[in-house]
This record gives sequence, structure tokens and C-alpha cells, in this order.
Amino acid sequence: MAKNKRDIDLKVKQDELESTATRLFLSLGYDGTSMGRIARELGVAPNTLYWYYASKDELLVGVLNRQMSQTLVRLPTIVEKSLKEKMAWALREFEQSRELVATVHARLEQSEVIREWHDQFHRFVEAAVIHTLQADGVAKERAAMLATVGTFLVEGLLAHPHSERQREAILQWFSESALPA
Amino acid sequence: MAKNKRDIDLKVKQDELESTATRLFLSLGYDGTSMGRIARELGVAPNTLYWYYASKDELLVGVLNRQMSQTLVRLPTIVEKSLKEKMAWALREFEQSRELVATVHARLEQSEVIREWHDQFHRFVEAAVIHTLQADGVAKERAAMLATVGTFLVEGLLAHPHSERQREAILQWFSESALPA
DNA sequence: CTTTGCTCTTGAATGGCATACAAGATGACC
DNA sequence: GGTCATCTTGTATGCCATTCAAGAGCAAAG
Repeated sequence: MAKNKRDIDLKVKQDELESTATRLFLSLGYDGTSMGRIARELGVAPNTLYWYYASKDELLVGVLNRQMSQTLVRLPTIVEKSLKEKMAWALREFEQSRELVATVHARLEQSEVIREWHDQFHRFVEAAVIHTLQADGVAKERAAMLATVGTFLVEGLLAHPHSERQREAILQWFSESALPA
Repeated sequence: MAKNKRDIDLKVKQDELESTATRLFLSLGYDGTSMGRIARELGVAPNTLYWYYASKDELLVGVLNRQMSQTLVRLPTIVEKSLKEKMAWALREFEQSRELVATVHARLEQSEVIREWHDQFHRFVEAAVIHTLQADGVAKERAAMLATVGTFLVEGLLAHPHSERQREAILQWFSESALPA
């Protein structure tokens, strides 16, 4: 099956591409990284990237999915932990992507693909958090609301510089207030 | 005093400029609004703007300050209200600037002026919220932490689409959890 | 072995962008 | 009437995402 062979090559190439793009996006930011720069780093012409991705935003989606799938691999390590520890873990996971989180929010209005990715991401995260809360004995409606609050807190902590103590205090307070005694 | 006269003219011109820039930023977004577009709308050459502002980011700061000062005028109308109502008011105030809020966060890393404005803004808001919470009998340390949480919740609600019921539920829960019985 | 056709890459271009610079216009003060 | 600061503009630069049409490489079909 030559078709298959080609598909594999495609995936391999996309992987190199996204790997380079990820590194640059994380170090220089999305706006600070030009398509030309990514291409130069890969040793190809700038427009080559457009054979693989229709736009810079689609490349960003590829990068985000890549980051997400790596995070998902590490997810099982915390399923048994407390709510507070789970949130602290999420913060550590996304800390290096802080800037990309802000970029995603800023591009929501301008890019359909980003909006779709963002919405899907939130649906996934909220479902997971709701599940956790329900397992801890929180009623369904309330769990949904608290899941939203939890994600807002994580996003807020990611977006704003803060001390370890502040983070600790916020997570501690949220856990206490959210969970039944 | 001719100096004074000129200063007044300057302020008037800046005001027209920021008024137009505000309208465009709010309707088309920061990235969707080019300096050229603003200039065209004002009937001047694009580079004229650079006599008044050193950069597009500085113009944005002007716009943000303008919005803020308008909000400050309305601030006294809610000093007597409950924490929950205050937060709902803040959400209504900033709702039309949703996109700019995201822009500010996205540009934090790239623009020093934006970063300074943002930090100052947060210091101001947190101080105000802490004051309110302390008046409601919350201890100082705890008030500081809750003020941060409160702003994160407002920012989260601004950044993410939600129903009236969700908003209501979140604000209600936060008020109950934050304030002493 | 050659032709066809698909996948991938490129050169060259387009239009837009924020911004810089130096030359002008305007109007106040000496 | 000339000088000076304030304001405006023409023109240009370099960067950007993206497009398009032309090619290179290579597999399958004849």
C-alpha cells in the first residue's frame, strides 16, 4: 500500500514541523515567530509550510494538539491525587505554554480553527473536572459550576505572575470551598 | 500662556484620536485595526499618529486609560452594593472590551508599556476589592487572596461565553464562599 | 522504457503592516 | 519679517502571511 507509506511520511514530516514550530512558539511567542523563521530553521522555503497547513493558525492548532497529547500521557499519574494536587499539576503542565494560552484567547475572535480547538479543549477539561468532583461527592449541577470556576482559576494563575504562596493559598481555599466536608 | 493653549489643543487632538481608535478597536479588534485605517477615518496621513503616540501599543494604552476613566465615573453608583452586584457590574462594564482584555494579556510579553499598564491596573483593582472585602469583615490576608480570585473569575467570565445562569451561579457561589456568614 | 499523474517543493510575487526619516506647512513670539 | 517649536505629510523600508504557477521526484500504468 503506497498510500499508506505516503501517509506515514506525511505524519513524520508534520511531526518534525510541529516540533520545530512548538520550540519556536514557546521561546519567541506566536507573533514573534514568523512562518519564514520556522521554515529557515527546517531548511525549507517559507511557502512549503502551506502545503501542510492552510494557515499559521492551523499550524498553531497542530502545535496545541501536540502539547495536549503529551500532557495526556502524563495524566494517569495524578488520577488518584486530590483536587488541589490535580490543579497544581495542571498549572505545572501548562506553565511553559503560558504565552500560547494567552495567544489562543486573543485569536478566538479572528480564527475559526482556533475557536473550535478552544471550545473542544474546554469541553474536554470541564468534563474531566466534573467527573472528578462528582467522584468526590459533589452534586452534578454544582460540579459543573465549580469546574468552570476551577478552570478560570488555573487560567488566571497562568496569565498572571504570582508567588508560590499565593498559588498555594488560592488552590487550598478553592478545594476547601468546593468539596464537601 | 501659549504653552498652555497648545497643551489644550494637544489634549483635544489626542481625544479625537483615542475616540476613533477606541471605536475601531472595539469593533474590529486591535489586530484587525491598522494604524492606516485609524488615520483614514480621521482624514490624516498614517504617520501623523506617530507624532502623538510612539507606537500602536502606546495608542492602545491611551484607549485603555480612556475606557478606564469612563468606568471610574460610573464607579460611585455601586459602592453601596453587595460584592456580587459589584462583580456583575464590573462584568457589564468590561463586556464590550472583552476582546481588548484578551489583547492586553496576549501582548504582555511583547510590549513593556502594555505590561506596565496591566500591572498598574491590577494593583488598582485588587486594592479596591481588598478594601471592599475588608469592609465586609474579611481578614486582610484572606481578602488579598480573594481579591485575586475575584479578578480571575471576572476575567474568565469575560474571556469565555456563558449563560446568564452560569454567571449568576458562579458569582453567587463566590460571594457565599468568600464572605463570612 | 516511456508516459501519466500524484505528492511535495520552490521562486517570485502581492498586498498589507508598523514604523522611520526628512522635508514641508502652520502659526506664535521676538 | 524672521526664527522657532509644533504639527503634517510623502516617501520609503523591511517584515509579514499568503498565493500562484511552475517545477522536481517518484510510483504506477501502458
